[in-house]
Amino acid sequence: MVTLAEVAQHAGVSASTVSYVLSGKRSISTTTRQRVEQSIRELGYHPNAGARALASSRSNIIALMIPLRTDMYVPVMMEIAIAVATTARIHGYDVLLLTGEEGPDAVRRVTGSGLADAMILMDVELEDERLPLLRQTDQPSVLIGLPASTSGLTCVDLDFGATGALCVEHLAKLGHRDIAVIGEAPAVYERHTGFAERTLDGLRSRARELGLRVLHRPCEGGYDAMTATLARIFDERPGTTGFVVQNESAVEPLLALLRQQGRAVPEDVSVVAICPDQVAVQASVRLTSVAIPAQEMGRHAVEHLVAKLDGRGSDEVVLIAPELTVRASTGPAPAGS
Amino acid sequence: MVTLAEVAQHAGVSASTVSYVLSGKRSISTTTRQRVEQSIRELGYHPNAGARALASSRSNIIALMIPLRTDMYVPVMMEIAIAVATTARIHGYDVLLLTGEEGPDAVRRVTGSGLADAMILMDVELEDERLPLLRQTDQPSVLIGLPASTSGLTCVDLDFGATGALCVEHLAKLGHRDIAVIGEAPAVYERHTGFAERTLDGLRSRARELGLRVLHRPCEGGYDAMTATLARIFDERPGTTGFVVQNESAVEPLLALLRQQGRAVPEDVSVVAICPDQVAVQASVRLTSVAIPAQEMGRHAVEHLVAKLDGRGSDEVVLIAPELTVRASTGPAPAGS
DNA sequence: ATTGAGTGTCGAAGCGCTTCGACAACCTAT
DNA sequence: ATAGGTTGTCGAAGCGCTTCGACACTCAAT
Repeated sequence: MVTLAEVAQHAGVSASTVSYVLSGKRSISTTTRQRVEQSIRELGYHPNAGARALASSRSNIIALMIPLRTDMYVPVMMEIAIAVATTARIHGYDVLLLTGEEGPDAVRRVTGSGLADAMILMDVELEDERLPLLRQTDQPSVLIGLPASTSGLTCVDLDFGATGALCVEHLAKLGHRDIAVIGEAPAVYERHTGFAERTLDGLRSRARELGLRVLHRPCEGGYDAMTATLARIFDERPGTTGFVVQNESAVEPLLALLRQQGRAVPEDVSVVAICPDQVAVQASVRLTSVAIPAQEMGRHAVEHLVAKLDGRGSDEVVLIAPELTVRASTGPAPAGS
Repeated sequence: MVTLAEVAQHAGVSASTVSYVLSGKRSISTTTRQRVEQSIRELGYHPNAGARALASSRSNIIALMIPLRTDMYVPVMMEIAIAVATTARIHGYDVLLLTGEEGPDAVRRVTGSGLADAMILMDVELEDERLPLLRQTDQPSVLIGLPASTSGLTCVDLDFGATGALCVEHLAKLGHRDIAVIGEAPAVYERHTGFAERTLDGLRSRARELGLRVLHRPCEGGYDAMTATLARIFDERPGTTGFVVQNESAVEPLLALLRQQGRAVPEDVSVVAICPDQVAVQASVRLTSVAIPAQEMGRHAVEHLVAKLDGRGSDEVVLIAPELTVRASTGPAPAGS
């Protein structure tokens, strides 16, 4: 293993000079710098991460806590994780992958050991037990998702309230009066992951303003669950012509069942999905949808963190404005409805 | 930040004693150990990761390189990543998430800087440019996937050759004579990710032995691509009654199109999928499938690595035997075929 | 010529831990 | 009683880096 000292010797300068060339924290003459850089290249030098962390009390690592569950939004999680990793590298950070399994202990361990300089938490629950720890540590952190109280925290999320409102507005504009919302699995609501509830709230209050009727049904993914859910919906509200779906694994079953029942999309019923674009365009009907901006969220989170680590930036809640893309699954409400 | 020295003082022992209590590398009397452990708890001590890494030249971190692409097998990747993280924690390691983006440089950086003690590489290509580096470093590594030459490397993968054979055997036993294979996107074959080709080889050679005819067609996911692919297949081989699908995002389109064409599954045609169980059970027809043992692969990889880091274990190729689960998508070939 | 402010470089201390050799203290076998 | 082996603890060195203060030098302004 090549050390800084060896580079220094090879370049005929002192160790501190090499260090300053590397960090740029003091000015170095062009000739010296070039000589040092040349030596670094020739010897294939890489600074030792541990030594650097010890001396500077900076690990240049960002911890990312992902949920252990794979019951929902897997591609979204993955996309966020990749965006985080990519953005972090741009800023000179690496990413440590933690699963939710350890819970609050992971937060203690990471902050206590100086393993990471900052953390990103995904899948935050409304009353998350990790939050008190984050508030009392001085290590910067960003949540992806919104807890009940955001005081003293930085959060990034899609504005799910506005998303719900946007979906219902689109349907209202097309003349639909009876809307069914097919939501996440009941477990997601019970767990009090905020986004599902916020979507619903935003959707309901806008629907009230517009005079629409809304029926909400949580739904496990898959065909069997969807069959039951759909039957209940049409049973209770036969006049339903608009659907909002917030559950990736319910999208395709819904389309298949509607087709099977002889209800054409978008002629008889319209469907708006809240899902990644990839899902929307690969579905059997190209779906009008509000995209979940996974990449943007990941990138935002890292950039906030880096700003905080550089002494810039402050606590704030960033809600990304939803964008609805009209595709082939929505159209005017049928005349007689 | 509490340091080891403070713990030592609090417990009335020397720093080295505390260190030995922590590592267990020398015997410590029960009374001393308990006193030290008590102090650790009271002070909320966590060893500093950087200092530890510097002194021991062990970071207790395993690097995981995941592909940047999200064009295939996302849930599988995620499941592997989570299994890796979970298993690693059990053995006292953390996981550093690297994206393929940096390519070979990431390998150099990580091994050079001592950031990680070992690496796991996913999505290995047949002639992967990272392999020479892995061979010449003395840092342990495990590949998930199989390159062209495995000499000097440790690999874990599903036995895709046997998987292909198993699928075709199952269909043969049910009396199917004309088999169509719907594969990954052409890009996957061009990239020379080995698994797709190995599946095909295993499938073809077993089909030859059994006297079956095989038609292979790569396929992008989605409905449009599937429509074209399926048309070509029935055009070329109208008597096709058995399908093997190795492409998650082609599964549902295939089922929908078959249904639409009035071909019943499994009465008229049988479908075997190579996909995660979750996809198989959530499809519109519960699919007979060979599961991709993501968890097992992740766990295996980490345990191999840990064994190597402990001086046990050696280079070897572990091929996990495929298991076919019969569900509702396969049945006897129709009489007249 | 003399001061003062920059500029570029160096030496040394120290970050918090591991680990090696040393050394008491004790026990057992002679 | 004494040598020899165990067992438990300590002190000190050192891992490879960052960073602070010091210092020599140059250059403009007086």
